[in-house]
Amino acid sequence: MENNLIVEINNSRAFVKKLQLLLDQQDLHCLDISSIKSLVNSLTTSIENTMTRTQFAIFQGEQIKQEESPSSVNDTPRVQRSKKRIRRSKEKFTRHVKVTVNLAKGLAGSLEDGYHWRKYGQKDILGTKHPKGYFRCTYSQSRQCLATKHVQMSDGDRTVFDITYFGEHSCFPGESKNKETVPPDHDVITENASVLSLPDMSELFYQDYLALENEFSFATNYYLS
DNA sequence: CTCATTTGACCTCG
DNA sequence: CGAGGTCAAATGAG
Repeated sequence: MENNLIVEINNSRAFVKKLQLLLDQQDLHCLDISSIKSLVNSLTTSIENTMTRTQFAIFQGEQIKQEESPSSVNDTPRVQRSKKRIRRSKEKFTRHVKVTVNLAKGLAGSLEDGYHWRKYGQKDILGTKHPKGYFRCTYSQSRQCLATKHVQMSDGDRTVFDITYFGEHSCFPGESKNKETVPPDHDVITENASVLSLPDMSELFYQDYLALENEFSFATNYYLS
């Protein structure tokens, strides 16, 4: 976590430096506006990420203070399990994302965020047409990565997903099993996000969406809740 | 054989 | 007590 934060701050610093160089070197009349815009975009994204990560660091600090009662050898398996399943309030750190899907092109490669998600549940939610999928980071055990996400297909538009992220990855996208791709952090993708048009999606089933969703999660119009 | 998904049961919270 | 979230055994895919 601290590493992520430092990386993000370093990114911001690097962008500012580049911007400074650009402004220093060039004559005011022939400024490369597109480069400047791109750098400003990157800088904005980087600052947002820093804020997100800082917010989560504070949240984690609060969590550590709240100690769980250690399980006793006298506890029945059921009680031990119950203690293990103390539900922590997740609402303090969530990120809500709406995703519009483009299935016309090869999705897996272009849209994946570099993290590996493992589905651990699915539930019908009252008042919604489609079930909600529950995912956690594949490395939740091996690297104590706390990131989870809930995926709900929009009732109105089946090409739109509501994705709610909980917690922050403590693993890195670079640790992806697929060494050939080094996809960007999904936080950064907002920079390039675009809502893509779709062909007729009516024949596609929800399971297909969920399968695809497992391959990627990218943000368009994300906001902190 | 290993790892991911499915799904019913279990658990917590409001 | 019901709804939503998670667990974990069974099952499937590669």
